[in-house]
Amino acid sequence: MASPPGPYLEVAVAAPLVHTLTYAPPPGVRAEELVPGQRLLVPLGNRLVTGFFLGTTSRVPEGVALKEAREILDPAPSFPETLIPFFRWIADYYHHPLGEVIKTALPKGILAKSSPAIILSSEGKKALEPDPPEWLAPWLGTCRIPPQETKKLLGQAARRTIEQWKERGWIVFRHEAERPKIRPKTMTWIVQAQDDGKTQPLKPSEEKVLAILQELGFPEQPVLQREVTGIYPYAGRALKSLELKGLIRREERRVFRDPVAGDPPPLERPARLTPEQEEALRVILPEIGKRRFSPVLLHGVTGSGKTEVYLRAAAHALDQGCQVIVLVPEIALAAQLEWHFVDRFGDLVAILHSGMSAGERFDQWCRLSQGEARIALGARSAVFAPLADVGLIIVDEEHDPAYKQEDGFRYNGRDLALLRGSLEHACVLLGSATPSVTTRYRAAQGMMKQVRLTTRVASQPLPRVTVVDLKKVPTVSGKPPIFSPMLFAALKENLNSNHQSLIFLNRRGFASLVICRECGKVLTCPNCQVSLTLHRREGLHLCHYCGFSLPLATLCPNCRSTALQGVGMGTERIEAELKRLFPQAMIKRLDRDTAANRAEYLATLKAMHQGEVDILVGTQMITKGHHFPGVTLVGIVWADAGLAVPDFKAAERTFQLLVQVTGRAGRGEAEGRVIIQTHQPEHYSIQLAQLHDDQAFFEKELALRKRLGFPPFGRLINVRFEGKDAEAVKEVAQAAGRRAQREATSSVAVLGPSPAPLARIRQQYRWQLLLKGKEIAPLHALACRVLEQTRAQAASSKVKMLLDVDPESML
DNA sequence: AGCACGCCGACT
DNA sequence: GTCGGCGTGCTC
Repeated sequence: MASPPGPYLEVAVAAPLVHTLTYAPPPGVRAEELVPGQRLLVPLGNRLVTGFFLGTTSRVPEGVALKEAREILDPAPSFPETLIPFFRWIADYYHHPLGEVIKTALPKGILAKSSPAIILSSEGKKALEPDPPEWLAPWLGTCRIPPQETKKLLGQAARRTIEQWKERGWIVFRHEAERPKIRPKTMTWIVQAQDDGKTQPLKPSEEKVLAILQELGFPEQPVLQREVTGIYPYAGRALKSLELKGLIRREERRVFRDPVAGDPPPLERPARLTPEQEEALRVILPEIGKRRFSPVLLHGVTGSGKTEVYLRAAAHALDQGCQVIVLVPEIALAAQLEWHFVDRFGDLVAILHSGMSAGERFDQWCRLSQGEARIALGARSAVFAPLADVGLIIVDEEHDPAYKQEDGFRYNGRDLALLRGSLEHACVLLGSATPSVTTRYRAAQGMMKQVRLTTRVASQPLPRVTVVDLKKVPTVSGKPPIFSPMLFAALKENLNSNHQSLIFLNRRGFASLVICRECGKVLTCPNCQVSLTLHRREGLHLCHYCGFSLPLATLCPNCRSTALQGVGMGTERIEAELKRLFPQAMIKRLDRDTAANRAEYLATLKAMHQGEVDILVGTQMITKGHHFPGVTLVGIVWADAGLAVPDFKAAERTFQLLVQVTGRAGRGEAEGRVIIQTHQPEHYSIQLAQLHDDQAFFEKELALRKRLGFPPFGRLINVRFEGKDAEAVKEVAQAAGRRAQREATSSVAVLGPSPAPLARIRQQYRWQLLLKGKEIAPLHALACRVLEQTRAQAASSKVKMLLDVDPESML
C-alpha cells in the first residue's frame, strides 16, 4: 500500500519507547489541521493507544511501514505547544521516554486504550446460530461481544475455541478504543425553547413538570434538571417529551468540581508592608512580565512574611497579562498557601495536588488550559501546568527534598521550575528560610538575583536555643534516656504553666547506624564523609556510596574507644515514653503514619490550634509551615539522627530542619525556648543552627563540598539496580560497575557499586552505582553506555536498571 | 508497557 | 503428536 503523501505526524505514545513515532494523518485530515499537543488515537502493534501530536515531519524513518492515526481524540490540545521543548529536554535529561514524561505531566486517567471485541462474521453467524455454546447466545443478535466480555472469555477454556473460529474466519477481533475514564462533568439545564407556535396536548406528568419548572423561576431563569428530579423523581421522561414537543430545551453545560471545600477562613491582609518586603518587591516586580528568564532567590527567615511577597508578585504578574505557577513541597503545606491564594485571587486559582480526586484534578487542568484560571498552585507536578504564557513561577521552600519525585521518573520540581522559566522566559522566584546550598551558591555567583527578609513581621525575637550534650547525660541501664533532665524539666514546667510543647525527632535515620559513646561521632567513610551502615549479617560497617567497609569489631577511628553503640529510635517510642512520664497530659503524634488518615491529621492540627494538645510529637512534618502561636517550647530529641544518613546532604538537611523547627517556637506572645539534644554538640550544623548563623553554615558546607567534588561543584548520577534475586542484582551491579570503571575517564569518578542503604524494600534487593563528575554530559554519556552494555544481562536476570539524575537522597 | 513470535517439557 | 510455559524483541 502506498503511503499517503506527507507531511506526516510526529507522535509520542505512552510506552517506554526511546524515539517518537511517525504516523500518517487520520483519514480525511491534513497534517496542517492538527494542533501540537492534541491527543490522537494511534495503532501501536495490534492495539490502539493515545499518542500526543508533537509536530509535522516530512521524513519517514527508514524501513518503517507507515500507519495512519485512527482519530483525533479531542478538538483542543491537552497542553500548550510551548511545553513541547520542555518535555523533550526532560526526556533527554532524566533518561525517560518522552511519551511517559508527557503521561506523568498530564492529569491521570485521560489516556485512552483499546481492547479487542469479538465480531461475528456472517459465515460465523450462519455456522453457529443453529447450536451456539451457552456463553455465545446473548451476543448472537448483535454479532459483537464487547471488550469486557471478550477479556473474560479469552481467560477461560473458551479461548481455544475462539482461536479456531478465528482461523476459520467466523470471527474477527476488532480493537475498540475505550473512552478515557476521566471526562468533563456536565449538568443539564432546562432553558426556554424557541417558540414555534404549535401547541400540542400535554400528558398529566408533563403538566406537573411544567408547573414545577415555573415554580423554580422558569422560563425567565434556566433551571437545573437535577432540581426538578429532586422534587419529582420521574421528571426525566416528561422533560424529554417536553423537549420533543418544543416547549423546553435542554442544554449540557460544563461544570467544574470545586476542590476547595467550604470557604477559606478570614485571613489578614496586611495594610502595610515591612520595609524589607517593599525592598524585596522593588527588586522582584520589574523582573516579571519582561518575557525574559530571571531567577530570584527570596531568602527570608521564618515568619518574615514571604507569603505576602508571593501574593503581590503574583498580582503583578496577572496585571502584566501573564500566568503564574506556585509550587509547594507537599500537600500538608499546600493548604496554608492555598487559602491565601484563593482568598486573594478567588476563581483565578486552580489547585493541583495529589490529595484531589482524578476528576477534580482534570477539571482544574481544563480551567487552566481554557484560560479560566490563571494561577496554578500545587505540588511538584504543577510545574507542568498547561499555561501558554507563564510570567512567574514561585517555588516555596525551595530547599525541600519533597520536590524530588522518588519513583518512576525522578525529576526535581524546583529544577524543572528553573528550566521551564528559562525556556519560557519567565521570572522564577525561589523562596526559603533555609535555601539549599546549591541555590545560595548560584546567588552568590551572580547567576540569580537575591533578596533577603531578615526580621520577623511581628518582630518577635528568635527563641533562646540551648544544646544538651547527650554524651554527658547519665545512662539508664546502659542506654541513654530519651529526655535529658533539662528537657524533662522544661516539659514539666511548660505543662504546669499550660503552654504547648513540640517534641521533634529528625528520624530520617534508621536503627542500624553506629555512634561512639566516648566522642559522639558516627562512624563515617573516609572517602565520602557519609555515615557507615551496620550490616550485622555480613559483620561489616559499610559505605553505601563507594563500598568502603570496616569490620564489625572496630575501634572508633576518631578516639580509639571501644564504646561503639548501635542507635535507633522512633516517634512511636517517644510518644509512649511521654505518656509514661506525663500520664495526665494530652499528647498527640504527627508523622507519616498518623497523617495517612487525613481526618485524624486535620483533627490533630485543629486540637493543636485550639490549645487542647499539651505535647505534640512529630517528624519533619511538624516543622513545615504550621503556625502554632501557643507553642513556647520545642524539644529536639536527637538532632544528629539526620547526620547519620549516608548522604552528602546530611549536614545541610540537619541544619535546615533545626532552623525550621526552631522557628516554630515563640510565634505568639510568650517568648520561645528550644532545647536541642545531640551526641555531637560540636558538629557545625548543630552549632550554627543554635546561633542562627546561616551564612557561616553556607560557607563551611560549601568548602566541604568543594573538597569532595559534590554539588554544586560536581554532578551526580546514581544508577540503581533492583530485583527479587539478591545474587542476580549484585552480579548485574558489579558487572555494570566493572564496565563503568573500564570506561571511566578523568572527568568521571565511579563510586561503588554498593548495596543501597535500605538494601531491601518490598522484597526488592537494591544496589547502586554512583557516577560523580564536574560536568553532567560525560556522566550522561557513561551512564548510557553502561546501561546499553548491561541491558541484555539485566533483562535476562530480571534486574531493573534505573537512573537517578541529580539524586536528592541515596536511600 | 503490552503483545506476538518462538522454542522446549507434560499431556491426550 | 499437541498444549502451553515464558524468554526475546518490536512497536511508526
